[in-house]
Order: sequence, then C-alpha cells, then structure tokens
Amino acid sequence: MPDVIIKNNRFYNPVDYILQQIGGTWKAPVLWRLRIKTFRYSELEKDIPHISQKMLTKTLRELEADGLVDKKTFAKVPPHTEYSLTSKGKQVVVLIESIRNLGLELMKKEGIDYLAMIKEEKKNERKK
Amino acid sequence: MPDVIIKNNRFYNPVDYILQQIGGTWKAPVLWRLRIKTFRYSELEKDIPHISQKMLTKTLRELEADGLVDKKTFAKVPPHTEYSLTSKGKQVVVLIESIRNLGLELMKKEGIDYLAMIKEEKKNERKK
DNA sequence: CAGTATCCAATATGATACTG
DNA sequence: CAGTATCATATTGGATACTG
Repeated sequence: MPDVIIKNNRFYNPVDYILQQIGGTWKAPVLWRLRIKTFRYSELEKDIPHISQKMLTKTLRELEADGLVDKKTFAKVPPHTEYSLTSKGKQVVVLIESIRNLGLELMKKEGIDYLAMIKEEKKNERKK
Repeated sequence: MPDVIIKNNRFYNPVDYILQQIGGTWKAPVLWRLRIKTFRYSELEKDIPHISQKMLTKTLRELEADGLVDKKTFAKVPPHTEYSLTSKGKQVVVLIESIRNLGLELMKKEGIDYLAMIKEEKKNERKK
C-alpha cells in the first residue's frame, strides 16, 4: 500500500483518507448539525456539548480546508458568520448517517437506547 | 448530548462510538484483510506496510476487546495464532467498505486512481 | 512465532485569558 | 460576535531492544 499525498495530507488508503476528513471527536458533530441548516459560530458552540472554542475553531478551519464546509462572513453590525455544507460536505454526511445508524444499532445490542436517551435529556432541559 | 459509557469507554454519540472502534490508522487495514480469510500475526505484519509491532499488537488487542476479532492460539510446535472476524466484525466491515468506496470516489476527483496505483505497485513487487 | 518493555516525539484536547 | 494566544496534560505512534 503506497503513501498518497493530496493537499499536503499523507494517508495510507481510501479509508484513511475519509477518516482524516471526518474523524476525531468534533468533525462529525459539526457536519451532522449542518445537514439541517446553516449555523453561526455561536450557535454551534451552544449546540455541541463539551466542545471548547479552540476545538470548534480548529474543526471549522479543517473542514473548510478539506472543502466540506463553506464560510460566509457578514461584516455589518453586529458582525456574524455562517457555516454551511458544500456539495462534498453533503456527500460525506450521507456516510456519517450510515456510521450513525450502525452505531445506534450496536448500542442497542449493548442495552442503550440512545435516541430515547437524548429525547429524555431535551425534555429535562426544557423544564429548567 | 449525553456522555455514554459502554465497557469502560466513554463517547459522545453513536458516530463517536463507531469511530472509536474502527478509527485510527490501523484498525481498518486489519479488519479489511480479515474479511477474506484468517491471518496469523506475522502475515498481518508482512501484509500491512508501515505498521510497527507495537501498533499491530495494540490494534489486535483493542479489536478483540471490542468484540470485532477472535483470536485462536495453537500451542503446538511451531506455536501460532490466528485472527478472524466475529459476526460483529463482519458487520463493521460492511461499513468500512462504504467508507472505502467514498474514499475511492473522492480520490478520483482529486486525480488519483488508487486502485490502479496499487495494482501497479504489486506488479513492480513481483518483478523484484 | 508472537509478542513485551522502554524511551521519545508529535498531535489532540482542555482551561483560561485576551481581542478586532 | 467570532475568534486568538498561551499553558498544560493526555494520547498516539515510532524506534529499538528484548523474551516465553
């Protein structure tokens, strides 16, 4: 298996190539949210639990560099930014959905109903 | 999104759950080979370029712990070991194939025909 | 044959404070 | 609002030598 280099990133095989673009802790959560609508930086920060500013910024820069996400800046007051999926981004989100579905299935075999769990969480949040 | 813990591993969501089991540099290459046949330790080591003994051992231990791979030890002389996919392992290999296919597609858009590339490599190896 | 053990460098992630 | 900068820690991965 050869080393391949695309855009200064080196990888060993096609799986490695994809996992470098969607792997790690934070890329999938960001991409998954953008499948629905565009998000502003602060919206992503609020909506993704546990993410730090540093990791959100780093994740967004890498997704832009890999051509999965588009960034639009609105210079007017108050200044803001909007992130959205590119067509390549939409393509990988389809894959993320497959990964997610397998995850849900295997978690159920471990006795965890993840969808019910987050539904319950949201209910409790609304009560606060 | 809650923290979920299964078998002492903590993760944030179903995608994270899967990527912890098949992500990293070496798990997919091992699983991908086992889809065809069982492999001995030394066969994997020879067949996977660049992998170190340390990472091969670590990868195999994690795949065993996650229930993706079975290990059989034959104590007789010469002693040897055989690794094979469990049914869960076979299930995730299906997903790895989807990831690989998307990888091949996106690499082609970057001008790289990976399959032709490795075919050429193997031809050169046989000449040696 | 199939690993362990040890040392070391690079990367990933988090916490906190600061800024155009 | 949307980031940077800095410091600290944890994890990952490679090289090398050794072993039941």
